[in-house]
Amino acid sequence: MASARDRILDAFEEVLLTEGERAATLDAVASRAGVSKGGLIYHFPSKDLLAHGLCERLTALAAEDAERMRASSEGPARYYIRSSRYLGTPFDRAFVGVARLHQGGVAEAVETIRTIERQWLEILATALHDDDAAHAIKLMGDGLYFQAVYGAGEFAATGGTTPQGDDDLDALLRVVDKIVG
Amino acid sequence: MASARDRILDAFEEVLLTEGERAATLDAVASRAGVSKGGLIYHFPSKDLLAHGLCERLTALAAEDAERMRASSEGPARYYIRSSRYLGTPFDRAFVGVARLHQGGVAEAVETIRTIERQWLEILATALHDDDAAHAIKLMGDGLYFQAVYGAGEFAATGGTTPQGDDDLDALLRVVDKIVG
DNA sequence: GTCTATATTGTGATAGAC
DNA sequence: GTCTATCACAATATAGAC
Repeated sequence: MASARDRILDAFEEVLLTEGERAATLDAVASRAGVSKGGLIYHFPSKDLLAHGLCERLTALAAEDAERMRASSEGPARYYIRSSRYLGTPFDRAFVGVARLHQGGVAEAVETIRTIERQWLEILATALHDDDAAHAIKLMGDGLYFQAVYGAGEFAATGGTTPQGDDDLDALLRVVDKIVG
Repeated sequence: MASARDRILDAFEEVLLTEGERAATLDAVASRAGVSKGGLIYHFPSKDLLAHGLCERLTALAAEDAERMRASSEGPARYYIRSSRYLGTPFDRAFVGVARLHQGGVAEAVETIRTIERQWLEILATALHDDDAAHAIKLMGDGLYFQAVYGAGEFAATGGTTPQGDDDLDALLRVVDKIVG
C-alpha cells in the first residue's frame, strides 16, 4: 500500500487538476486523501511544504523522463512531442498540478518547471545539432502542455483545439521530421 | 483620463501579472487602483464580475488582433508567431491576466481563452490551406504564450528558455516558412 | 500517527454616511 | 461615486488528547 504521504500528494494533485488551485485547501486535500486535517498536517506541517512535496515528486519524475527521452529509439524530438500530449500519466498529473500551483504564488513551482524546460531544450539541442529546430520543437511541446494546463481534469470537457488523437499525432510527427530534416 | 472602471481593470491586471492570482484580492486591487474597496465594489459588485470585466476586455482586444492577423501583409502565420511573444502590449497583459485567473476557478476564463485559440487556429488553417501546418504553428504560438504565462511580470526575472530576442525571432520565422513551404 | 478542538487571520461582501 | 465601518465565513495553523 502506498504511504500516507504519497496518498496525500495524490489527493493534492487530484484536487488541483479537477477543481483548480483555489479549491485545493487543506480541508479538501485531507478529505480526498481520507485523513483529517490534523493527519495531513503531521506529514506536511505547512501548505508550503505540501507544495514543496509535489515539486519534489515532479522533479524526480522529470529526471526519469529525461533519461527515457535521451535513450529513445525514435529520437528525442519525436519522443518529446509524443510525450508532451496530456495522457494522464503520473508525470502529466504532477506537471499540471505544479503548473496550477504557480498561480498560488508558490515561487518554487515556477522554478521547478523552468528547470525541467531547460533540460528538455538542452536534450533537443544536443541531439539535433540545430538550435533553431530545437527551439521550434520545444515550443510545440510547450504548446501541448499549455493545452494540458488549460484543459486537463474537470476543465477539459469538450475536447481541445489541438491534435490529441492518433491521426493528429502522426501529422504532428511528420511536421517534426520536416523541421529536423 | 481613463474611466475609473478602466483604471481598476488595469490595476487588476497589474497585480495578477506581478504577484499572481492569489494576491489579487479586492483590497490589493483597490489599493493599486487608488480607490477604496467600497469604491471598487461600486463599479464591480462582486469579484466574479471583476473577472468578467477582464474577460470582456480580452475578448474585445482579441477581436481587433484577429482582424490585424487576417490582414497582415506577411501572412497570418508569421504575424501570429511574431505577436505571440510577450511584449507587454495591452493584449498580452489581458491574456496573461485571464490565464492566471483560470487557476482561481473562474470558468469564464477558460472559455474565453479557448474561444480565442479556436479563432487563431481557424485563421491559420484558412490562410495556409494545410491543417497540419496550421496545427503545428498554432502549437508554437501556444508555446510562446506558455512561456509568457509562466514568465511575465515579477516571475520573469532571469530570462526564459525560449527565443525572445530579434535573432531568435528571425530563426523562428525561418522555421515557420519551412513548415508552410 | 492520527484525531478533535480552537485560535487567528484574511477575504468577499453589506450598510449606510457623505 | 466614493468613502468608512462592520459582518460572516473560510483557510491556515496550533495545542493537546488518544
